[in-house]
Amino acid sequence: MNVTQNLIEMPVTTADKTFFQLRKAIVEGEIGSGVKLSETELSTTYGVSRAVIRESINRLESCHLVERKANIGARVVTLTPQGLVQLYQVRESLEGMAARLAAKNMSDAEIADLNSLLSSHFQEVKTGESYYQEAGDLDFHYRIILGSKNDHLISLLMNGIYHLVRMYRVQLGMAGPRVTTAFDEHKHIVQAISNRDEELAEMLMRRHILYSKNNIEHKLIEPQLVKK
Amino acid sequence: MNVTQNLIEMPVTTADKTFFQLRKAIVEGEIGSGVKLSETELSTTYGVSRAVIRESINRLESCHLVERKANIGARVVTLTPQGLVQLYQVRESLEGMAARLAAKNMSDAEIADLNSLLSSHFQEVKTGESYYQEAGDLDFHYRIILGSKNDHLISLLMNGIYHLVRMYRVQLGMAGPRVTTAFDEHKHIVQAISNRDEELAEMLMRRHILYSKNNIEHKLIEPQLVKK
DNA sequence: TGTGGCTATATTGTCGACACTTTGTCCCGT
DNA sequence: ACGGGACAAAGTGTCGACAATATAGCCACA
Repeated sequence: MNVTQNLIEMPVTTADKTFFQLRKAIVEGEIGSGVKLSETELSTTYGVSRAVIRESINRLESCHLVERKANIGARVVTLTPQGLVQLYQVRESLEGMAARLAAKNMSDAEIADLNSLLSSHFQEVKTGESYYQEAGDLDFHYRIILGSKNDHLISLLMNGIYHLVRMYRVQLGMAGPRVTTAFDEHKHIVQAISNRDEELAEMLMRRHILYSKNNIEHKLIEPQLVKK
Repeated sequence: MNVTQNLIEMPVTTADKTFFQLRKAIVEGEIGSGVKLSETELSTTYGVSRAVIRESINRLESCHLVERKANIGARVVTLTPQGLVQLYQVRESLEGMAARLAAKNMSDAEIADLNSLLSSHFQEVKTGESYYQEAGDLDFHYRIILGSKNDHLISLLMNGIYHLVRMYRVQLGMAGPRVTTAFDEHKHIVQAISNRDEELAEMLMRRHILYSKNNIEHKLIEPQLVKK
């Protein structure tokens, strides 16, 4: 019943496989933020040629997960408060538009699915299955993004910035007291989409993401204050 | 005095050079829309190895200028009415946010520059130097995007979708009676930014891009009706 | 002792060759 | 004549080696 099942990206070539492995390692912090990616080292580690590693690194750069300089090499992006703010500004803008388009373009059946997804989340929240909350949130956002039916939007969010979003979330730890309030926000967004209210759907999504940003931001900034 | 002078991308490696050449050829229609990009053929044409071509094609894929399938090859994207609409929806969303952030983050000096740019454009519009109008419009939008001070936004727009926008513009021919009205829209946006009115700046930019989309859309759709 | 330049080393960029996949063609069988 | 399967050709994916560039360490010299 998980929408992510529909978009499992099957690796067909070894470069694909290596890319997925590397992306996972970076997003989940196995390869730390700011670390240099040595092509020769990675090629021995993963048992593939340097060409494959280079291709993978190129794709990672497309996702904005690594930064590359000519003749110098690639480094994993560093997570900073400003980076987070900027990322969520982009997310607010794009997902707001996605919600607007979803209100216009989602089929009635898709909206019904979205509603049932919401109630299943409600059960989980009530019973406190916090393990699924992260995945549930992703699932919710994915459906709306796909519901926009806008390929550029989908590509930018799914292949692009969402991995970075996950990287911030994972590496800063994303449990928290926000789950129930976030659920309410989700509910209102779905209501707006069900009513085909594009304007409201966009506005509510933007606020939802804004709140979400503030939530992570505190985790990123407060620890720095504690350090002193 | 052109802001684009600040962001001339100097090719340092041959892959850079080839990438720029290919991108230019695609955007300007020298390599037609939908055409297959044969690695071996391009490598002989441009006198470089296939590895260089592959890297270039990968980067073109990041710009959404070509689409690649594993074991099959890469094709230049096809320009369609739906693609244009979707592209401009993304642009509306991102540049709207850019205008909002520019109203917040541009320095007074940058805003003053923007105003002087506007008056120089006014001279050109008055004297009818239509040759500079396209470049002038780009220059205007570039400054606001850069003024957002948001690296993700800047990268997505400048390295990403703006080349596609130019591709649509170039290949559909973009002179037209819209220049003077577009100038007025630019003026109002700059006023909003000067007043630090984030809300208004975003709204005006979104409408400006919406109108701009409609203008191109007619050129793309009407000829198809004529064909019948 | 500090600084400048040079060499040595390591890393990235580029190349040509080989392996695998796809696709078009031809032949065979029905 | 039509469909299916083997074969051949072309193209992409991968590899190892070489070339060009940056970095680190050393030595000479002021």
